Amino acid sequence: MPTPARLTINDVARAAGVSRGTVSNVFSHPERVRPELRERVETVARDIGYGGPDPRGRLLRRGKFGAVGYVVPGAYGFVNLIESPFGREMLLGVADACDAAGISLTLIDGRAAQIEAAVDNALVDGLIIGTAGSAPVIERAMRRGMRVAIVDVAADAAISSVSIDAVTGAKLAARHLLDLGHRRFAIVSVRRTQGEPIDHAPGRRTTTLRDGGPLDREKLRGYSEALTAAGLDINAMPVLETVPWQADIGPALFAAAPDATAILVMSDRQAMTILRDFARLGRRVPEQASIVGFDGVPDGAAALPPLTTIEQPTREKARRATELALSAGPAQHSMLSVKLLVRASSGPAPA
Amino acid sequence: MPTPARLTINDVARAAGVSRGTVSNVFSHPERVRPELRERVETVARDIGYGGPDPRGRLLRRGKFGAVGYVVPGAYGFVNLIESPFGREMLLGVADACDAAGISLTLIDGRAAQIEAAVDNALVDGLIIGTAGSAPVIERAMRRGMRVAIVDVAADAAISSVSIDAVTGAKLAARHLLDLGHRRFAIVSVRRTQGEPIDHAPGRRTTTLRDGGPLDREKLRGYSEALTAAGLDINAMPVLETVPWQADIGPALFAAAPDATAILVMSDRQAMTILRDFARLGRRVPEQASIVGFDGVPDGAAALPPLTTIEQPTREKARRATELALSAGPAQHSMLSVKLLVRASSGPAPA
DNA sequence: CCTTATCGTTGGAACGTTCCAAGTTTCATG
DNA sequence: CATGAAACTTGGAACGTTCCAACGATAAGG
Repeated sequence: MPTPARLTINDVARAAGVSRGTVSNVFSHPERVRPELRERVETVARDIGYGGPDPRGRLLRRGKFGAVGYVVPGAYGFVNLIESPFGREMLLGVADACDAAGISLTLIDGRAAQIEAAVDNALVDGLIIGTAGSAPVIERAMRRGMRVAIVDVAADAAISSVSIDAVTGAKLAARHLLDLGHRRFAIVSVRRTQGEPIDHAPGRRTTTLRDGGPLDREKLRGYSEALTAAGLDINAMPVLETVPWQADIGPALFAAAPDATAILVMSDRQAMTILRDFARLGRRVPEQASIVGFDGVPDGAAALPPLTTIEQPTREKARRATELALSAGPAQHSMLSVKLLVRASSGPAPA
Repeated sequence: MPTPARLTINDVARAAGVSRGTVSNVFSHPERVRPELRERVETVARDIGYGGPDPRGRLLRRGKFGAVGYVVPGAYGFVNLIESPFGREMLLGVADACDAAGISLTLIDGRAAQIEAAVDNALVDGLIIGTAGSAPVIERAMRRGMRVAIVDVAADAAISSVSIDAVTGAKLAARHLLDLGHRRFAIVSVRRTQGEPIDHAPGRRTTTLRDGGPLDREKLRGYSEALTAAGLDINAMPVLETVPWQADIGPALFAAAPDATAILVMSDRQAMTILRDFARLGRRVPEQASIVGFDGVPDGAAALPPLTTIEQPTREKARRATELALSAGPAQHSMLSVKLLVRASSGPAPA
């Protein structure tokens, strides 16, 4: 038989000989209905094939969607979100928080051409914005009356945000290597302009950071302050700019800074790429060069050698962002602290 | 100033001195409104701070959500979804299809205790079900009038499905190794009962497949048929049962089948774990043992050595499932074909 | 100037639900 | 058996939009 024109709460009410309101209560506030009647209504509903209240009607009346959107904007978008272990941790944290709150999670693809329309039509109460660069998205969301929570970007005071203390983290990393006796540093940074190659020029010295990741500036500042305090000048150090998905950082780095014994980076991802590259190049870590990562992704523990890194509470950050994107009330800002996690990729400076 | 009680299309209509219907048209069918009037209404809307039609009202009237849900049910759930490269490919494929169709994507966590409530309240037109084992979910979804598309599971004829020709794939893999002269096989299968350890017993011979992955039975059948056709008996071969996230397959496999030169598995993931384990054990691939994977995940190309595998069109499968979950009309079933991808993990049988 | 066709605009009627004030029943109590 | 309180049920009124039949204006053709 053909689909029998969608059943509504009214059909059930008629069939069971009760009022619309009662049927609604049976499904949405069972405790308000006498058990005996409730059971009768439930039976009738099952018999005629009614599967419970349609979210459409409920939505309009109740006002709440019971969902948050997770926007991954910017040039890297979706692939990066789940390709990078960091992105994965974020998503998992968000999913956890959603599950705990009993709401659903809508992914909004930042690559999408129709990103603005997507935000306009998104069936969500709040938006979690994963990385920088989406002013129009934020504006539209606010206009719609959504809560917005931004991750890792210092935003408008009116918009909730969660971030980490990247400056302190970077200092921790640099000091750790300084304490181990290192004096010859190299720094790997991220250049976010798509398609540009690594700068291989060996003699290049630069601190110019173009289109960096949201916290790259803070990290660089932390490195700079710690190194300066130790009497070193970051401006005299080799700084290698890469794109985030770049594979051959290691060779380029070695070419640019063959004598560096201490390597500071912007992410675990970079650090692990370098670890792999160095292994291939026969450059031993930590005997010849020490590396400290940044993020504390799970894979770091399984790297060869296991990665010393600055661990940030990624899941906690995601959870917190989700809560903010869900909560009413004034905007809140939190900054989570990070800690040094010493593993095997860092060791004493070679004599 | 406090939030000024949500603005509606009515407020705009009043402020602009036109009817509700006209304002609706301005936003949803601009071509129906005289340009001059349209512009006036748009200006007024902007001035009073109206940000476009609320999806709630639209939804009720229009009926369509413009969204699909991607359910990841079963024991492994969300973590597995994005942790495994295969799961990632699926998600990416679904996301692509959604983007192309201009709809949004809701993730439904199969781990969730309230999975049924989640399905009941999901604001989606259709559901993509990623793996087996969710009869109640399917039933609820159908009841709600959602389209359902199942991936990799032969389901009810009334429910659309997308699958791959796993039997042929498995035969291809086995024949490839047979053609290379191999005669001593070992098979790694998946046991899906959570928490159970690998069976280390060296002499164990079994083909019992408990709670296998959706296509594991087909793969095993394909292996069996190809091997039988070559005069070998799969029942006499060592079959190692593992759990999907098991790390130490390699040692267990070597213990169970030290003389096997050809290894057949259920997934690339397993194959790559074995590759890593064998490297650690000093067992050379393909000189001492050949391995053929199954799935064709991108990471396989970067493995050491690059993995010979049965490549399935994962993204295409995801895309197709998404389309089915979106399309009206009778249920459809497709089976996509796979192909052998020869790389470096397979070679001639040792003399 | 009237007719007719065309293009724009209007306002009533849904869409399926939940809320809520008011009405009805039930039940313990005096 | 009357009373009052508590428990339960009812039906009208939203919620914000889009649809659609009908109406009004405008322009072209006679």
